[in-house]
Amino acid sequence: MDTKTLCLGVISLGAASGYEIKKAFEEDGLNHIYHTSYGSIYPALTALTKEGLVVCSAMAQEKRPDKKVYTITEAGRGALLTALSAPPAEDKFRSDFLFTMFFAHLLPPQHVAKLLDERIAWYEGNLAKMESSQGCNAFVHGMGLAVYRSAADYLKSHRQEFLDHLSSADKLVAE
Amino acid sequence: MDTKTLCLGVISLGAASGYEIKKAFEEDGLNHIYHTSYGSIYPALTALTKEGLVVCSAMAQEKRPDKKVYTITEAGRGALLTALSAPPAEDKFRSDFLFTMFFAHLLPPQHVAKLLDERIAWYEGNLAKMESSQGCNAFVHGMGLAVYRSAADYLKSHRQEFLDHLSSADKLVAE
DNA sequence: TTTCGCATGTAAACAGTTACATGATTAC
DNA sequence: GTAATCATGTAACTGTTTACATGCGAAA
Repeated sequence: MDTKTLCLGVISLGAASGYEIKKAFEEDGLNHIYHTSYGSIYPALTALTKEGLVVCSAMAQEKRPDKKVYTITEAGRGALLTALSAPPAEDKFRSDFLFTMFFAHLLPPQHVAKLLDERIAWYEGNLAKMESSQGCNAFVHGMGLAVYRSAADYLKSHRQEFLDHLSSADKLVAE
Repeated sequence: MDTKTLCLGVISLGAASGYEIKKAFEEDGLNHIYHTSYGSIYPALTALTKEGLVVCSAMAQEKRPDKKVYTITEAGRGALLTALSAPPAEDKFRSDFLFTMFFAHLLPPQHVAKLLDERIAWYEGNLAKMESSQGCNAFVHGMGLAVYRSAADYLKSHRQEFLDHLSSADKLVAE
């Protein structure tokens, strides 16, 4: 899915500006699905407008840059449906944290402990946020919650065991 | 983490060729952490060699292209340690599947059902593979298992509810 | 006989992030 | 006064994927 399709999807839920699309990717339950930046959103909106998939109406604002609100067209709805009907590409996941844990035996155990604690705190912070705001798609929102919860639970319940294991391996090397 | 660091990590576990590094990212419990392709691995190995972080020994093979086996140097171990000590970047996740589910209300329910079933089958296939082969890091491997299991369980237990919800919403629109 | 696995590598195309550029308002 | 929010956009840089190029051996 390219940024154009992502923007088209958000706009299909209601007219929005580039700024609001970015916010949707940070807040509206889309944050654990995809990431984007202004550098890809604004050019995508320009391209969508040229292709006639959205129309742009500039809203003049006092003492602010004009807010450009994009509305989906019929052609846009068709293009979105086509994009959504294609077989979805494989999920792409990349985690520096997990990669680092894979090589935890090379690091000082107290550094690993810090990374684990930070990660647990991150999950718990995110879970709290997600639990308070039900996203606009309960199924997807629920899946995000379920996965994050299991990740947090796993880390909490295996943290000590893992650290113990690292220390004992360390000792063996020292001997 | 750039591809150079990823390769350095794999080589630190034992001398390997570019081909074997790719396999490690597909099989050895690294597959749910990072993805790479030959197009990024081979140039990374060339760069690592130039920087003196690995050394390359060509193994002549009969009726095959020479196999180039890379071994990590002391400088390489130092560089890996430095890279692993840096604060890990945020996880990056992108899922066409979840994005499509977010807009499932636009699709025919039987198409959504097919996508859900395919996804459940994908998780179960992966889980079976992962359960049979314990990766070389039990902690990371266990985390992958836990997360995949919770995703599969969520999909299985909410599949029908979600489809029912889509159909009933459809009916309301039709009326 | 066709596909899969082994085995390396380059170049072009594509995509995405970051930094830059600008600037007022509001809440702390 | 300082940070955050609102608001848009470009350009350079970085990184990744895909296609191309080559080719044998073994298994299905």
